[in-house]
This record gives sequence, C-alpha cells and structure tokens, in this order.
Amino acid sequence: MTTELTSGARPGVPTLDQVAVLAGVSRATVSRVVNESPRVSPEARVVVQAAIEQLRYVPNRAARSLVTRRTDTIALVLSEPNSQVFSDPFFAGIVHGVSAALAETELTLVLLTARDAREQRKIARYARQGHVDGVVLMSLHSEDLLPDMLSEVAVPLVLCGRPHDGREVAYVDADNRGGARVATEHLLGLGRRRVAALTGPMDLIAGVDRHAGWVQALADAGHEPDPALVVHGDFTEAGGEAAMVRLLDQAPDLDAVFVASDPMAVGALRALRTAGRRVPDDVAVVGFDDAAVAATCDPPLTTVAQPLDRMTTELVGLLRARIAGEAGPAETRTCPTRLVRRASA
Amino acid sequence: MTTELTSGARPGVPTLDQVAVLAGVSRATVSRVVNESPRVSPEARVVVQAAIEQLRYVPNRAARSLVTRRTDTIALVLSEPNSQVFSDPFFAGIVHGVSAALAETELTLVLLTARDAREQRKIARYARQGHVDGVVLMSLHSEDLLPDMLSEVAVPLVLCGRPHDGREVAYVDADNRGGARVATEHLLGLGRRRVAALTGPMDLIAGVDRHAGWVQALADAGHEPDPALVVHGDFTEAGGEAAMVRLLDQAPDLDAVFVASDPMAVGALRALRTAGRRVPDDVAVVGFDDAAVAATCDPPLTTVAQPLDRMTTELVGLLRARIAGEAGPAETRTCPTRLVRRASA
DNA sequence: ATGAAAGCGCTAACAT
DNA sequence: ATGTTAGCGCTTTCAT
Repeated sequence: MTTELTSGARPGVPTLDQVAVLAGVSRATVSRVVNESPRVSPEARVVVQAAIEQLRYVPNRAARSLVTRRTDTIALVLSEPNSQVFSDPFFAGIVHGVSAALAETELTLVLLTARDAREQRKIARYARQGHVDGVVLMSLHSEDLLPDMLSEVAVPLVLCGRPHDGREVAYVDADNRGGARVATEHLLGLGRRRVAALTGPMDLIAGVDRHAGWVQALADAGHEPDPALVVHGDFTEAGGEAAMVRLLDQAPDLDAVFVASDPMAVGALRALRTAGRRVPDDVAVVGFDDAAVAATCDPPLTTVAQPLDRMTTELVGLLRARIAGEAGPAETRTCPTRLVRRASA
Repeated sequence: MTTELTSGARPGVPTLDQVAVLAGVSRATVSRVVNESPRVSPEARVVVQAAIEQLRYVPNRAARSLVTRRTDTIALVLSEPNSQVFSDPFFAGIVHGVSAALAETELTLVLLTARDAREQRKIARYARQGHVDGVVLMSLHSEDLLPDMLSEVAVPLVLCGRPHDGREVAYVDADNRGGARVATEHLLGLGRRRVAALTGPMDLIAGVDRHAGWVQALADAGHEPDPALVVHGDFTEAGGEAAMVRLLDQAPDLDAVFVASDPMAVGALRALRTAGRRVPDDVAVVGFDDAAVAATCDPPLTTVAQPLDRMTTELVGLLRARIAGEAGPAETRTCPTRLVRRASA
C-alpha cells in the first residue's frame, strides 16, 4: 500500500521504493545495498544493482542527511574583505589543495567567502543550519570576528593559519617563524653583517611570525636587531618594491635582506636593481614562498619553501579526524618549511 | 502525543516542534512565521519570533529541501585540468563576481572543480543527487565532456562562455569577436598597415572569436589577412613573450599588433622592448583585458575591456530565471566589450 | 538475510 | 488565522 503513493512524485527521478519494486525486494534491502552493508545475499545484491543501473537511481541527499545527520560536505571559508585575494596564489593554492585532497574522498567542498559582516552572518547561519559536517576557515586579520562566530556554532572547525590570539582552537600552519629564522641564518652564514628584514603587515600572524624568526636568528648570532633594518610591506609585489626603497633609504649600508613573501621579493629585486645595487653580489636576498613566484625571478632567488601541499593535506586530515571525533578541539599541526637555493644565473 | 517523541533527538539543536510548544502554537504557524507567510496574526508572529530567538532556532535545510525540492544552492563548476587556473585572474574574477552577485540573495554558492574524468563524474552525480538548484559551468576546451554530462542531468544549466559547437544551451559570454574587431580597427585607424595578431589557442572559443574579430576588421578595411601576421599564444605572459618573438621573426615589418589577452600583451611588450622596437611609436599594441593586468604596464596599454561584472551578473540572472522557469534552455546573453585608451606615459 | 514500521524535521494542502 | 494531517525519501531498529 505504501509504494503506490509514490506515484505523485516527480517523474524521472527514481526513488528507493521504485528500485525496490523493480528488484522485487524491500526498501530496506535496497538501502543496504546502496550503503554497502554486508548483511545482503549476493543474489539480492545483483538484482538490486541491476535495478539501480536500469533506473539510474541516485540517492536523495536531503532525505539521507535528514536521518543520518551527515551531509558529506565541508566548507572552506575565506574571510577577507579584499576581493582581489582570490587571485592571490597562496589562497588559490590552498583552495586547489583542499579541493584535491577531497577529490579522493566522498566529501564535497563548498567554498564560501565573507567580505563583510553581512556575509559573515550568512556563513555562520549556514553552518548552524547543519549544511556542512565541518569547516576550514582562512582568516588572516586579527580583528576578524568570524573565528568567534564559528566557534560558537557546534561544528568541527579547523583554522588555516595560527590564530592571532592564543585561543584554544584546532589549526594548521606553516612554520613561518622557523622558516624566517633559517633564511636569516643562511644570510648570516654567507658572512653578511647588515641583514635587513622586509616583513609583512603585523596584523597578519604570518607577518608577525616571520618577523619573529628574523629577530631570533639575529639574537642567536649575538646581533641586536636594528630598527633601521626593518620595514613593513603588504605582501604584494608593488608593496615590496616601495618598502625596499624605504629600506635602502633607512639603511644604505645593508648587505642582505630577508623578504617575508615572494611577491614582495620580486618587487624588492626590482627596487634594488633600480637603485644600482647588484644582487646577490652586493645585496643577498631570500624570499618567503607563497607560491613560488620567485622561481621565475632573475636572478633566481633563494627562498623558504612553504609546504602548501602538506598544509592542505593536514587541514583535511585534521578536519576529518575532528568530524569523526578522533581529534581534540584544539589539536594543531605545524608544517615544516625549508630553504631552497636556486641555481644562480 | 507527537511532540514528546521529539525528546530522542540531538540535544541543543531545536526543532520546529520545540519552538511551537514554547510559543504555544502549532508547527504550521511556526513554519508560516519562518517562511514569512502573511497568514499569521501579529500577536502570533511576535510570540513565535520570541521563541525562535530564545531557542536560537534555525530551520533544518535537509528537512526543508526534502519537501520543497529546492536547495537554495547553486554550483559554479570549473572544468579545467590545469590546476594553476585558480590563480588566473579571469577565473578568480568570475568566481568573485558570481559569489558577490549571490551575496545579495538567499542562495549559497558551491564551488566545484573538475580536473579529470573522475572528478567530472563526481560532479555529474552530485548534480543528479539534487543537491543544487542550478549550475554555472566554466568549460573552455572544445573536447571537454562535462557540458554534455551536465546537459543530461535535469538541472538548470548556464555556461560561462559560448560553447565550441553550435549546441542549444543557455550561455553568457563577452563579445570577444566585437572586441577584437574594434581593437584592430583602432590600430588601422592609427594609420598602421601591417597589423599582426597574437591570438590565443584555437581550442578555446575565446581564442577563436578574438581571432575572427581581427580577420573581420581587416576584411572590412579591404585587407587580406597575411598568415605571416598571425601567431598563437597560450594566454599567458610567458607564452605571449615567446609568441611575440616568433611574430617578429615571421613579419619583421609589422607596425602594430593586436594581442588576444592582457597577460600575453605584457609578455609581448617585453619581447618588443628586448628586440629594440619602440612602443607605441614603432609598434602599436592593443591588449584584450582578462583582468586589467595591462593597466600596470609601461607604457600603458590601450586595451579592450572585458565586462567581468556584467558577465557575472548576467550569469546569475539567467540561471535564476531558468530555475524559476522564466528563461528557455538555450537563451543567451552577450556582454559588450569596449576599447579603453590609457594615457601614455 | 530480509521485511515491516517508525520517524528524521519540515511544508503544504485541507479543515475549521 | 490557526490547527490537523499527510507525506518528502531515506535509514534503522526490531521482528521474523
């Protein structure tokens, strides 16, 4: 009696019932086949699979998730008012990497962007509606409210990048501080004495950490950081060029510079050339890889490689572990960076 | 009697029933308030809203979409094996624009990427599962199978970019042909006689159309297109530089060049400079805007502006119309391009 | 191994 | 204007 009521539904979109009728079994058996339960006889499985093929049946996700309370979907949230961040190779790399890591699984990726408070609320609401099993959040700026908003929603959450404050939350980050330290040590090891730092904005944790690594390397070597040797860029090529000009003005005697991002390093190189300083004979430069921009530089730049692939793998792994309840709410992973010396032209 | 069964559910996630009980009304009334039906008394509305606030109630999407057969979600599908496409400013611009256009609505965006056949199947399946109300598909290459796969799924579909064959499908595209024609006319109007074309790959419809525009402008002016004046790039900066080198070799007497994309134009400019040709005195160049890369060029380039904002607006508008059943399956929109002359340095 | 039946949370007739 | 009721398509005990 139940089955004949199904006739009122949309034509062309088969349901479990229809498969069951065609296969001559019950709904439960079809469900078991679809969900790969071992409690099905081989014969039944064959019959059901044939019916599924014939009808081109695909389970209705809404119905399934209504009962299982899973959605098999995770969200990647980009919280950043600046819209050109989309073409930023670092963001692009993260999006791509997460998407690739998920391709191997049954999970699908939902990309959400928050450019203003309105969109932030929409995202928090979306998460609370239970439309995703978990979320990866990229939020760089210290004053961003979204991390708090999402923490309040009862959904597994992993941040991409260490949070600015010391909050208790799961995150994955590159070893920014270690990378900057190694880069600076490399320059000191070359015998340079006046190693400047072209760092990033200090409201970005990556900027803070990379600056801290430079300071530490100098301290370890017994140098005291000279304020004249520090200048802040905005992680862009143009910003890097401008910052390098200021740096040359502040400290004309510098003989090396650690640049806290690759695009800035490209700009810095240009500024150095314009100023008539030879690279690397005159000034040694090490960049910090956001996506290997500097690989195409002339002269080729020694850079700190940022482990994008590793980060995205960890991000997805940690989130899945959290969804499965196998990882704590504040578990963290730091992905090692490494120095890459490129052949000099 | 129904309500007390609810007790077995997840704690902390309130349902319609619980709101109804707290407000002292029926589920139906709560549903009406949530869905802004006019058939509710002001008093009831107030009581219900208070209960919603108190319980922090948010409707369960799965349950809703199970009955309404809507998901309030649309997918933006990027079908492109090349993974670096993510940082391509054109793609980034489309993603950003669509996302922005949707921010004003109740719809959410799901970004899906297909890099290989496996991912393509996953996407087709996802669409068939009824998890989205419609899809915007960016598929550039002529041999891509995804357009066919998605056409077979009964879901409103709009392509970003004219399909390569003459298939019957809704799409939105820039006026690539018209833009190329105007660019070439501009060069001819400057008095140039040997107007070369640095075009894109011919398996991309944008490449084909821009090339066709150049041919048409020459034909209209009574010139016959000289094969030596044509060379194909790959829409990238490096490709543009290499192509320009070939072009100079093939046709050393060229006095102008229409370049079918901005990044290529930047590369072409560099090649011209290296070859000792002065721009624009010696060789006039017009680029084709993929995301205003050329705006930062030196010398500033006259470019054909591609209406990204317009395209994304149309894309979303057309898809929504299709979802509402207000637009045919093969309705198309072409967004006008225009020539932008930049002040010479 | 299989089927019957209950119910996930919601909307939408249909009554009143 | 409000309540009652019948499902949407699926999973999952609980029997058999």
